[in-house]
Amino acid sequence: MLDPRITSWILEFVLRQPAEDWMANELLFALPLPSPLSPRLKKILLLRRLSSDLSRPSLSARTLLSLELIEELERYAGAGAPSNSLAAAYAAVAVECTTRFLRERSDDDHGEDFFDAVNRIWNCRVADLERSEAAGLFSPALREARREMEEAIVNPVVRVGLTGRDTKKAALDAVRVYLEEAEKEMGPPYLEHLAKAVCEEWMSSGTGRDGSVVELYEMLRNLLASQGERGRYEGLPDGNTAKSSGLLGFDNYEDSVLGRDKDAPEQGAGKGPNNDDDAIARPNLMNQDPSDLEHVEENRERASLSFVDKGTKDGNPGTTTCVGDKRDCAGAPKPSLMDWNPTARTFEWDEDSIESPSENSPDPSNKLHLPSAKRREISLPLEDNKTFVKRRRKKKWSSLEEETLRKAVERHGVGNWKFIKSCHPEIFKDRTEVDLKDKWRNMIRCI
DNA sequence: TTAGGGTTAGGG
DNA sequence: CCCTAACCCTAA
Repeated sequence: MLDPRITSWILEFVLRQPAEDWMANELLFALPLPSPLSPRLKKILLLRRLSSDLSRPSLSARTLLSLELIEELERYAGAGAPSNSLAAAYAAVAVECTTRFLRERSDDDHGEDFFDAVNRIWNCRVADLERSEAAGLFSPALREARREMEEAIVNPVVRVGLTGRDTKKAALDAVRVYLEEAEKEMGPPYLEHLAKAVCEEWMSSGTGRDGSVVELYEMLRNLLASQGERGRYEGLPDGNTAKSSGLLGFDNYEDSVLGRDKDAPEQGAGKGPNNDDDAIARPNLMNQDPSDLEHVEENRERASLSFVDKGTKDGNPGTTTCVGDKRDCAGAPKPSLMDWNPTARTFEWDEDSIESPSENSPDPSNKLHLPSAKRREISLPLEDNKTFVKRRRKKKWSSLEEETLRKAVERHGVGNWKFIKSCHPEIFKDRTEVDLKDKWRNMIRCI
């Protein structure tokens, strides 16, 4: 079995190629990944989602969420304010996610979808953003856009102006610019570094080479042994001891971008600190033996593994979009890579220590679940299934969640649980609509 | 998708 | 052991 670290190099390499989504998806399934997933790989997955959105091209709440998550990853890595291009992409996508409802109006829609979107995205989501630690994304452009959206609500002329503007192209361009920048900042995939080093070694060592695989393998081993840093890459079979001489400038390769993994600081109020180490998990349990499951069970560090029967879901990523965004998925033939569902219930391990009682939450938005009819059909008999279906671990509601729910009910009324959830996708990322409903029931019982 | 009844885990 | 918040199931 390949070492997970090697597979993550491979995965990095593939994800950063223009390979088809389905292929990347298959690999994601097939390869054993390290747990926890490195922040670098998480970012790569998110970037891949963005480029997948670009290529379809389909900008949606999913795109918005990806950008938010990237900002969060970088923040935890200790990066300063988000880059201009990231903030610009966020603003442009937010605008597009709203104005598309003006363009795509159906006959029986008198603008409700647009008003909903403004409310959902600008009054709820962006407003949350401004107050949260992610406020770095709240650029002047975003502020200006919000002002414009609010004006569009009351002023038909502004709406017409918006309709005429090609916000889709603007958003696509902005995302593209960000992607290029991020790609550059990230440097070439690790495997490329490795290949280059091998080539150089090859050139320099001249004589006695026969070009065999064995020889190549030897060279790799030697390279890693001499250059591997602090054991991070010891994953190569039988390989290196970790004497660091800065493997190809890789010393800080991971750290530089996404440094932190497990030790993301717990924060106080505001957005949860997201123990998202393992948040990107693959539901690759479907065709595993129970014995394999035990193996997973052992590995409780893995925050959660979601086995989602995609067919029963609405196909929306994380249910973070809503109402009008239905079309995001309805039309999409195969969202493929990285649809995730934060509150997937079917099969989930909660993670290690969610001890910190209140504002703490894993980041299930990172949880990957991949649609795969093939795998879905392998369903176990009910009796066996019972063994696997596990109740979610109880998680106490944080005061932020409670407060947000209270205000949202005030604003939107009782019973609009799905809508409320979609207004605050980050805050309620660990909750289902039913959870919101149940919580409200509890809250009013106390009064 | 929501409402409402049922179940369970975990704190006192 | 009891209580109840959190979670699950399912009809409509």
